[in-house]
Amino acid sequence: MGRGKIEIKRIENNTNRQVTFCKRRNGLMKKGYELSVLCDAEVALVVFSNKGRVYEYASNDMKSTIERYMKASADNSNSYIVQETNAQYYQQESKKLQRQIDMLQSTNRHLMGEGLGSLNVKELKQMENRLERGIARIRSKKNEMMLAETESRQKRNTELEHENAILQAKIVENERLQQLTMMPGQEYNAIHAFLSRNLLSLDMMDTEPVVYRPLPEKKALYLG
Amino acid sequence: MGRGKIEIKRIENNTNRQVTFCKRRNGLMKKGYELSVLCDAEVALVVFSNKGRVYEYASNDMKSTIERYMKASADNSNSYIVQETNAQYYQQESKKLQRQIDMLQSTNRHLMGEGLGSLNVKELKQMENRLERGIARIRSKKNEMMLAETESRQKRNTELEHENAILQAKIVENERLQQLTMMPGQEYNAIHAFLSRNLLSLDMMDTEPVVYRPLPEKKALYLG
DNA sequence: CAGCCTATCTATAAGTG
DNA sequence: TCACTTATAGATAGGCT
Repeated sequence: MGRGKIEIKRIENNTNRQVTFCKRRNGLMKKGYELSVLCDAEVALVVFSNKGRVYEYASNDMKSTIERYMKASADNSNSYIVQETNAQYYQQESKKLQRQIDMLQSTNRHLMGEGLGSLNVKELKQMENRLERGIARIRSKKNEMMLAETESRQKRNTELEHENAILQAKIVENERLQQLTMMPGQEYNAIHAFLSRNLLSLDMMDTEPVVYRPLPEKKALYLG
Repeated sequence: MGRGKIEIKRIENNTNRQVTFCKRRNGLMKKGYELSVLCDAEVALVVFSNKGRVYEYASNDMKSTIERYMKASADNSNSYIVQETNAQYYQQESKKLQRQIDMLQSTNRHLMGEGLGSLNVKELKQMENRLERGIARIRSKKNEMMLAETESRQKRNTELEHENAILQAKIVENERLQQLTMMPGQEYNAIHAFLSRNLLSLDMMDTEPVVYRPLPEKKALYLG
């Protein structure tokens, strides 16, 4: 249909392609319109130019035709239906969860002794019993934990005392050895002074419970 | 384009319409295809026959073209986008609510003295305090309600006792009147028997606290 | 580039088997 | 209902302004 026959393949000449696009697009739309009128059909037609512009024709309403198409071509996996279903599902789910939250909050408030207006005596007794059981369990757990902590502390104390005794014994032994070994001048004096400082530190520690401090204790004894 | 020119309006002849629909539909699709190839365009085309059958052509993929169209014609109010957004919104909402539920359930279980493993002594003490406050409030509410109930029962008792006394007095009065009035044969005997039954009932009621039963008390007294 | 022209090509209405 | 034919209306390629 034109001065010459053309092959159906991409028109390389940019201008020609543009012109042909415009002409044929209009032709297509006209044909769509004629089909819809002549044959009482619902026609929808979408064209994107290669530059991304949209052109459309719809005999009825594009959105509703697309929805009808989506529902008709129910090849499940259909993202439209899926999303519609999803939305509904999550909406219901949200409502359900919200109700659950309301109930839990109500229970919580009741357990905290608030919002009791709606309860009768029997329910109040029930709550009281539950709370008593709860408080008993909590107290038991608390006591258990406190006892465990005390015991562990006790054990640590014993360990530290033992360690302390050993260290003190070592120091006394060292001192004894140093005094027995005769050393000349400066070197002797230095070591003597060092040991004196250590003794002084140990004396201080007898009046001050340094051993209860966190680790490392060796540092606390000025030996490392 | 045919043997004769036709007006663009619905073809009334059923067969003709059917044939024309078939021919023109194919023509439309061919034109769509040619446009997409010649001009490097993305074409999608949906036709519903008046009997509801779907025919479609898409140069690329119908679903993706429709999505592209939906997103391009972002005249908001667009149900597709809205539903997509909705689904996402409610999904997030559900997650949030679920987290809230988990927290509340955890708190609840703690309040009931369960699942205490994760709590330290300080938190346990806190829980204990909260529960003590809760239990105090519940007990106070319970006592208040029980007191109110007792009082209302007391009041009702007084009323019933009063009513009882009045009714008894009435009976005594009736009996006195009946004995004073001389009545012949059968009739007298019938009434006498009736009154005796009443007296018996009343005697029984003196040992049994019928007055504390629920209403109606008149029936209980065999008077109505 | 947007219209317009027109020779030519296509689509198709109507008819036939 | 389909397949094929054919005359003709309609679409449009290429050229011109």
